[in-house]
Amino acid sequence: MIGKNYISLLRENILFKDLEEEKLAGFLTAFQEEIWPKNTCNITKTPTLFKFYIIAEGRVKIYRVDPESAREFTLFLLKKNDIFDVLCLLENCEHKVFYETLDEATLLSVPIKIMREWIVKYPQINKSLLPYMGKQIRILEEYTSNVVLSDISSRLAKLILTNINKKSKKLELINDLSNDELANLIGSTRAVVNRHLQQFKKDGILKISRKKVEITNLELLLKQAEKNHFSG
Amino acid sequence: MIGKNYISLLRENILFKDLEEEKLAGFLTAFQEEIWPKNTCNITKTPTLFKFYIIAEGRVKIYRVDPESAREFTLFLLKKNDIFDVLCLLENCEHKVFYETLDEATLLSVPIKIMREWIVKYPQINKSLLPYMGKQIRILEEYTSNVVLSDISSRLAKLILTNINKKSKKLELINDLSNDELANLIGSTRAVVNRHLQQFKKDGILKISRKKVEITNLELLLKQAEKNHFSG
DNA sequence: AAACAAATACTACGTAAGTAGCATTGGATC
DNA sequence: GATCCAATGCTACTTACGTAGTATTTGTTT
Repeated sequence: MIGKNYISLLRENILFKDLEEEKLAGFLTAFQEEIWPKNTCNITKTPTLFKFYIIAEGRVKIYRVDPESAREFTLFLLKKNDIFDVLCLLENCEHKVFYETLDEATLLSVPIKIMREWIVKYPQINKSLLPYMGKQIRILEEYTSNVVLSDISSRLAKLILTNINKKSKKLELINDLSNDELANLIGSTRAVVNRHLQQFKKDGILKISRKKVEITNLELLLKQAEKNHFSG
Repeated sequence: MIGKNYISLLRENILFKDLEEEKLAGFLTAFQEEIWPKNTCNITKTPTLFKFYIIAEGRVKIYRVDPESAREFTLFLLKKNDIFDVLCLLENCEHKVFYETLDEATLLSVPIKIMREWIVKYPQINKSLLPYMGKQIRILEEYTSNVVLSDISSRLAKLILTNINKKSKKLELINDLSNDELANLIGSTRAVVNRHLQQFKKDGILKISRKKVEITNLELLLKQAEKNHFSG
């Protein structure tokens, strides 16, 4: 059982938002609060085969690693109210990915068995899963599309653009990541990302300081996102 | 209304398989049979915004095109009993992809509005959509993973390997595709794919004739799939 | 303030993959 | 069987990317 202050979290969660207030309180009794320190990896933690997680705070990356080259790339960058792992939830087989916290993260966990019972019992949850998965498919299609059709500088520009908060006009979610993590997000390597960041800086597109990116010329950034050596 | 011979098709369809026989017959009255000639593209056809399709025969590729470079790449290669477009079904917004038949194809179409009503009315359909989408997510994750972490020869080898029928040991689904279409499937170009196919031939891995690939040494092909210049 | 580690910056180099252009082949069509 | 077109095969060239190695910066710890 965990604190009632998490009800407002569930109320905004894509899976639970359509359920009545009393039900939500009931659900909370099954959840457990877990604090994962920064850089906690799922290899050393209870695997997602047995627990289903909701992120209450912090960021978690879902990533793959090529065992030979040790190169890593990030499939999803999860934030508050994101959930994992849906694939393990649906099928009892392993999902060949790793999880790692980028910050100290607060997670709500529930035994995956119970979560499965809920899906059967509450059609709303089942129904809500569809648009969630649809969104993931769209993200992955876009990701693949970019990796195949766009060069690194274009992908880097797009990555930055999609993480600009429309209201504040500031870079969010990825603004404090190292060059290494940025590279993982676009399927490249640290050195190459840095090379392009330096070029962006020279071009007056952005300012960089340690683990910090600030856009100074949005228009040029947009152009950079479209520019592509594959095209004429 | 279409022929009753399609009942057996629905009985094997991932979305309809759990429904009673009488219901299936009822469903069929809403379907329309459409014959799409080879290379029919959805741009010239009724868009997927209004109809939902089941493939009865033939292959359909879902692909994207980079408008500038005109480079194309295939996201999914659909075959008998595959369905499209699930994303349009879930959300009323456009799915930024194209469809094109690789053979003359027979499709069953139903107005997307009716399909949506069925989803609400029959929870089995709703429930069946989840594993279907889960599978798509897995495919896309693997796709992205390969494009980022593996070189072309490795991707080409993997593409061939995943399309070998386990029983007949023969190449299926993609065995009669042009180098161009093979390139689209791994995110590359005709000339490069051909270059690697020639090398595979030299290495005694396979025999090639026009629009035909035959594996002669499976073991070497497996090695080729693992070999990767990104790794040490 | 000194020491340290981590992140970033920069240079140099090798190479797979993309592109262009053309030759050759094979299967259809007339 | 002559013609035609699309698919394949091949050569030559360019380049963005990845890697390696090292220098420099920056922020934190002692």
